[in-house]
Amino acid sequence: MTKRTLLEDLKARGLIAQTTSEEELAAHLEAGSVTLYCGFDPTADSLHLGHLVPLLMLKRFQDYGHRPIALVGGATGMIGDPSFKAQERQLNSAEVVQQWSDCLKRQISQFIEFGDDGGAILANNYDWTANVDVLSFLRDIGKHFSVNKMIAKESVRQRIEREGEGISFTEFTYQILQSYDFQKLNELYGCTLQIGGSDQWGNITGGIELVRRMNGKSVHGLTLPLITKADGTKFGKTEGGAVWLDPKKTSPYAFYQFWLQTPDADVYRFLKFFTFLDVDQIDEIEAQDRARDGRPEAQRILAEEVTRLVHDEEALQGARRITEALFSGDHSSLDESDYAQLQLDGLPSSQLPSNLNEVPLTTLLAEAGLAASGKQVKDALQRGAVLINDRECSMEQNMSAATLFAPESARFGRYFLVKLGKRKHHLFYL
RNA sequence: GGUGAGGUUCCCGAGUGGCCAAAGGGAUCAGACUGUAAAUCUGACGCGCAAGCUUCGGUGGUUCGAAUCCACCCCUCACCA
Repeated sequence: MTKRTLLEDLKARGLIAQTTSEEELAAHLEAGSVTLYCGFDPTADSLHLGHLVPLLMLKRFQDYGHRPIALVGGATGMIGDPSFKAQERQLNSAEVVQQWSDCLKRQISQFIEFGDDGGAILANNYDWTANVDVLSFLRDIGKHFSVNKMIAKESVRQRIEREGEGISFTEFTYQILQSYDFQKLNELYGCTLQIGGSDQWGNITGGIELVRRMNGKSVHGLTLPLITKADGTKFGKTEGGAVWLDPKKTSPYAFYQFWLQTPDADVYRFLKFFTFLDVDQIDEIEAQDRARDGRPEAQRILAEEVTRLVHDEEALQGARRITEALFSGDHSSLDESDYAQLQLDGLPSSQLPSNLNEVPLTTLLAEAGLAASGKQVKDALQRGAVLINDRECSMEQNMSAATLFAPESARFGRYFLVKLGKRKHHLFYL
């Protein structure tokens, strides 16, 4: 069969929320290599799963011969995007934003091929925004914006209309800055397309209009759908908060586990959103899962694909090794070097303190991160949900940590695998 | 600057002198059932193994006793200037 065009593929994946005139955009993309951009504001020291779809989107374009620009919002990050945010945001200091910008830069470079000739471009809007003086800003840029239109945008209207909330001039100005980015990138690199989350539509159209007014060019916009879960809860969150792309913040093992736990109702959609597997291939996986009883394969495939994409093959294998060891139900097959490997692969682990007879089990396990508080450990203990080297513990043993973790019952003289609940594991060593 | 409405435990939101560690919902965690899924049911949900300790924007005060009353302050919002 003939290969789909980029837009056809994106559509088949459900990756398009809105576009400016679809025919014009299609024609534009067919006519040759297009330079496009997507912005990422530094709101933390790492990107998280919410950024993954746009990031992969840049790569999808690159795979089809287009040239992506990843824009780090060193300037816009200082202001804060009000779009569909219920509340005014806390401003971060310049140093922090700068530092975070650098973090994002490093991360983004891992995803897209950057290079001198025709390769992707990494830009920072701080470069052209920081030195614009107020008067120039107001006269040269501000003059092109109608406050009437700015207020009418859905993304800020809610804030303005909502009882008990408001919007500062600072945040209100955000859309002008983002529009200016598009104008600047059009001027500097001939960028003719901006992509972003569906919440960015207002900011993108603002930019399109500014480019037309200032540069006399007709440019395009495309937004991606908000990733939702079938049960209505927020995508990309776990007990510990956001799932980060930085392996130091979310280990590849935790990352792999996150995807493995994807509900059936979401998994095929997610395969389309988060992997580069062909749409037909994904439909095939779904058909096979349906035909078979029991557990679907899709989660495993999804977890493997995304972990490999965000981390690498080695990290994926590590995550798989841990998963295999912990969830196969049989720890006795692990040899001594396997335990050391589990630690290296990123299984949470910690050294047992020397004053074990003074420390309640609740405190010990809570501090290891197996639960948020001692109370929760208590609850788990009372329900028989705590296993130390496969042996169940009770609340009565709470003060007998020294006995439970006695050297003679350690595996290979030093390891204790502690399990709390069905899927939380921690390796203690002497 | 004026007037009005507010600031409650992760979020929403009740609570207007003792019965309040504070209703209800959401989120989260654990158990049962399963497939490390969903749905459902059960339990937990400020901290502490416990005795107990610390909360209701802040600081003082009234009271035997305050999230609740008073004073001042800080912050948010709306309308007006």
